[in-house]
Amino acid sequence: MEDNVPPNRSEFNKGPWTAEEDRKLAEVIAVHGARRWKTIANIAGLNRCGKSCRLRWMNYLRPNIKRGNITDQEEDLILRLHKLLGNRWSLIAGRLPGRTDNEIKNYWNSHLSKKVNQNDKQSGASARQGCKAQKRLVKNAKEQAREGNASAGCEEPNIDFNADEFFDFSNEDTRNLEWIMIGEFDAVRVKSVKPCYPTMNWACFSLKMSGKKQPCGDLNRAVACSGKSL
DNA sequence: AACCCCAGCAACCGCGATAGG
DNA sequence: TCCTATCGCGGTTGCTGGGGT
Repeated sequence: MEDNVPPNRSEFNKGPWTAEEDRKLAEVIAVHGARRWKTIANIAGLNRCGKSCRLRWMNYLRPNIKRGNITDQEEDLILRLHKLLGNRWSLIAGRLPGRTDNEIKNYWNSHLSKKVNQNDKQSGASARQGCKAQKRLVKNAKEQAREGNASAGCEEPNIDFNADEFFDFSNEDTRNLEWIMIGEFDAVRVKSVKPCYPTMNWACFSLKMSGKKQPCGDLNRAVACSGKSL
């Protein structure tokens, strides 16, 4: 239906979706699948742009969307992941089954950012605490490596989470990994091993050495192995 | 009752990445 | 290789409802 002349951008419906629009969209997606959003919008007879249809589906109509309050466990996970990944909402959402990136982003902006700021003020930490925590973690690991103690089980006393407890290396084929830079340390990358993996046991840290991606057990070890100076 | 303020959330916008012709 | 369409992400906007004055 791409040959239909689409309405001008300004002629598209905007604003909240009606139940009727939701129904039409869901029906077309059930038949044609959730792709080619522009086509879906046309087939459904929705005077909406494809982008709007996709957003509505992804954030509201998609099956297995979990509505309702974020649990304490989920909140804790969001805080930890945000500390590590920053505003990578889609990555964070990928670790919270049923939650959307938009929902997590909103939750962060309306709840957690304030909470974090309050904690920062109370502890005297700067707004760059998360970055500093990463730095401390790396620095500590390097010190341990220098001392010949670069094992994976070393605790970092200055940060509020234990990397070994939080990140458990799994035997993932590294060729399948998605490599993501963490902060300023280009030798350290993190991979979301399995989308929507239902537990916290989801990530592995790895490092890139001589162009070859090699898995390491955890962040401490990854950095210790990297030999990169800060 | 009327008004204002603010929190929460759905939706929009712009941009970069990717796919396909 | 280039160009266009499409997708996906993150930032931002604006609407709505609740609470306070």
